[in-house]
Amino acid sequence: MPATMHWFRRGLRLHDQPALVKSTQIAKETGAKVYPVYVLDPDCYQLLRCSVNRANFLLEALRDLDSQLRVRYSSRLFVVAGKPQDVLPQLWKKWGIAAITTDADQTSEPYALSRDAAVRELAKKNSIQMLEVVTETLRDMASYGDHVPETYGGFTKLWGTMKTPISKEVDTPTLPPFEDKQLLADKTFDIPADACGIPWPTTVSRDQLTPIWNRADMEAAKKKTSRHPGGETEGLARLKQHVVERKQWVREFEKPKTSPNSLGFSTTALSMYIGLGCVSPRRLYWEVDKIYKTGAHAQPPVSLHGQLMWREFNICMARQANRKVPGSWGQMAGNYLCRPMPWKSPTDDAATAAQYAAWRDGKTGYPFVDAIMRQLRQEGFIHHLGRHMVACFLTRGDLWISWEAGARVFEEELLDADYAVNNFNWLWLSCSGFFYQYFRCYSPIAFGKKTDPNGDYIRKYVPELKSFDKKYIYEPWRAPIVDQKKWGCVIGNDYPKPIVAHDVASKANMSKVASAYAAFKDGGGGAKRAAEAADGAGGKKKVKR
DNA sequence: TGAGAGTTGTTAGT
DNA sequence: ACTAACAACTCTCA
Repeated sequence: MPATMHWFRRGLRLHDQPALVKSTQIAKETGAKVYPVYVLDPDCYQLLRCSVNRANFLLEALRDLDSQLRVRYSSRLFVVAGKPQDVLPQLWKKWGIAAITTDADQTSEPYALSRDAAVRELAKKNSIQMLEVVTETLRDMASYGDHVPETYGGFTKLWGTMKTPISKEVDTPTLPPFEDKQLLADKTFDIPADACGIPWPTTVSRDQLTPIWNRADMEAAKKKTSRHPGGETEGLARLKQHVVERKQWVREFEKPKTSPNSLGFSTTALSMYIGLGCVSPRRLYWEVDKIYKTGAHAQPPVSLHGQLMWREFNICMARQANRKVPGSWGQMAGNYLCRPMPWKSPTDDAATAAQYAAWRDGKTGYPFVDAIMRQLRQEGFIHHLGRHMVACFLTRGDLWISWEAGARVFEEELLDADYAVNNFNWLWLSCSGFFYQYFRCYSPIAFGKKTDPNGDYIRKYVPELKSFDKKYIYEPWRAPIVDQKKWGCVIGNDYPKPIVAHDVASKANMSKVASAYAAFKDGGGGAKRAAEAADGAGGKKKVKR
């Protein structure tokens, strides 16, 4: 009897799963089985660069899915390790699969594109019906058209003209019970007990990766409970608690007014659940929409709907860049949406490598920057404005190190790491693309004080400084040495001195951005515009300067 | 061609 | 709490 397979990828949930509904319908018509499958592919975006925290988040999401399938439907999740191109055809043959359904991956991320093309081809070759359904974005990317405006304003305008409404979510399917006791108990398809059970990536050498499979890290990670446990159950609980039950807060939500150094959650903290698909973006959109209907509410870009629109916009931009030059989105070279800038790379010299390491490990000597980076390392999630602070500091603000290097660290550490969104924000913060007001520079001393004058956030994540008077908490090197001794932390000994003088570096870096922009106008990138204008517009600007 | 807008800067004044 | 100066970006649209 022909069975169906639902291949879980990003949509790690049972609600709003039209592809799973389809699998269930086909199976019910023929009285066949539905095989829910997850392929642990170490080269995929979710695992290639991946901290222990992020690996654990994924495994928790899988466990939640598996246990829901078992409890609600007497079914299970079949987890296999390897490349989908290799392992799926074997399972199709073994289980007599007639149709495979999955959530469409529209990220435009090069590995996903080639993987899906290969699986599609194999399905065709094996005469297996393959159905990919768009579920991880509010709209099918194709519906935005061939050319999406490259500003948020333009995107908002496009959004307003779109005739097709955002679709409603589908009901959760009732899977037929999986009547094969042997397969239900088969341990070869179990979820690995910990991240060490995930195979090594093959496309990037080990020394380029954070060793998530490091036993010591792994053991340490097992001992602590995560502040952000993975899975649909937790995601939906959080949606209820942070959104559905906070109607006034939802209506009034304006992103810039939230706080990067709140010890609780200043935002919805749902990004990691949306990112892995533990919560459907459509579910979030319509829950917010319901609340908006109850009264006056904020508008995009700052509103909650505006945040979801930013995500759609970012994914559109990633696709657009990769359509011109495949794979260019996550880098400077060849990315038409990225200004070329003469960044330093951590591999340039020992001094830059040391600065980069200090930034990554939260040892810059700027307590606010360090607190954010340490929270990132510990919890895998930091507030959006915290990301602004540290991204600006690494790139155009202080260290003049390539945004690409920063983006790779965020990819490893962030539970919500997303190909389109992460790279977009690094382009933005480094003034490489979309945002160009380089004279607006975050101060590692002043910025945090606005929302946390007492420095409680710093005291939590940089405990060396917990006894410092609030007068010095953002710039502890200014405290008299007697006080430093009294407070149990001598700067330069127990906590680093600043690795860079912000006031000097930020001024110098502004000039560097200005030069890079001027060079862009004159040469390389300016040629694009010059060709379009077919006159000396670039030259004219240069004279003005 | 030039005015106006751009999710989320800082500092020094009132 | 608000405002202007900082020294001045790019993109859109009329």
